Amino acid sequence: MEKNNKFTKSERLSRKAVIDRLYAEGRSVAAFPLRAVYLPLEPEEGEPTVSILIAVSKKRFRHAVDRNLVKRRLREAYRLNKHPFAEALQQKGCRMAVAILYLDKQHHSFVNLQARLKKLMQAIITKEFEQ
RNA sequence: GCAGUCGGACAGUCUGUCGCCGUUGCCACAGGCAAAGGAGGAAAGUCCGGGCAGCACAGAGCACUCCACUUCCUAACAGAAAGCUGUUCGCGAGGGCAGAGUAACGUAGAAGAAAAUAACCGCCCGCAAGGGUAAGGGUGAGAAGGUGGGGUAAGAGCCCACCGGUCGUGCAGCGAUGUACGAGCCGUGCGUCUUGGAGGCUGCAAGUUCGCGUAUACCGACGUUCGAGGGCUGCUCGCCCGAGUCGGAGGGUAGAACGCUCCAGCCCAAUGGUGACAUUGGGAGUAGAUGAAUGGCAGACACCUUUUUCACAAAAGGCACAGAACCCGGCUUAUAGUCUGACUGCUUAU
Repeated sequence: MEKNNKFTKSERLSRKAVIDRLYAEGRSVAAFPLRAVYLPLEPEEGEPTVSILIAVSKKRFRHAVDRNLVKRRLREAYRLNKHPFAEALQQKGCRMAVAILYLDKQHHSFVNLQARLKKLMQAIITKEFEQ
């Protein structure tokens, strides 16, 4: 399977019902300044392996410009590093909805965010499948 | 040249790489490829005014809310333009603030003798009782128009001159007002009030269509050949369908499409106007996301600041405010810096 680094609309989480369930029933893992809330789902034909949601609180960044920058960096970091995570889930035959939350009140560099995100995704797999 | 006032324009540029969003074209089911395009002057605050949408609505009046110098612009405005009056800051160019009316009533107030037909002290007349007096005193935002002179027992618009205000007339102006002459002798703020003007309510999560889905359980109104309601239609007549329809309440969905971007819009020119702006002619026109795209990373250049240097230059740091959510016109607030027009003051040279 050839890798591509695309990140289309279908991979984003946008169904309200799923989001409500995710926040209500999901488990969480943290790697400061990030926190992930995730929820395993039943495999379904035509649906992507991972549905992702990136959120930055208005309390932490008052201006929309700052929130956009953080979201864009995180989205980019996920786009470039999603394959190991998706493949691991595929091997287990599992779908998952994940919300990535940003916890700090300050900006972090892209390089730093990328490293923390990798760690975060690894932690999800460890917690879910190796217990 | 330096300092300043009032405007106007712009608000980094380029390259590489990996991506996102809708549009169009091609391959042509899913999907892929290509092309051109993809945040602002404030996109912000949501403070005004419209368009648009739904609901409500015979007409008129009352109440309520908002606005208030004049003329003018506009779709409209609490906005803009050109002016007027007062006041205030600045040497000046200019800037700030205030501006309908006052007949009646209320109010001010722990000040002061007194807040409106004023006498506490003072001054004058008088033996006294008492009377005259608003020039002086202190209070207050405001004390019976101000200053000077005459006058008087002492005083006072009591009289006179000038000044401020008010009213009348003439002149100038569309007007607010200005000005000349004359008259007369003039208290302040706020509220109620008076006059004139404007105003239905809710907002694109409006609203329309499709899909999914439950239960029509319950209540009310009208009705089944004496026919509710619907269709054809701008309306009436007429024809057709016809056993349910409408409202409340409850339950269920919250997915998709439309609305959704081409316009009271923008740019240029001419004409009219002091101007806001209007008219005419010409031109260019793809952001439309929706748990929300318009970017991430790397590099180069430009710009600014500091340090070093005679200088060329080098190093380090910085590079604003800020992100569309139906669309316009304003207002307000934030903003590194660059360019530019008109004008003012100072200085130098001619």
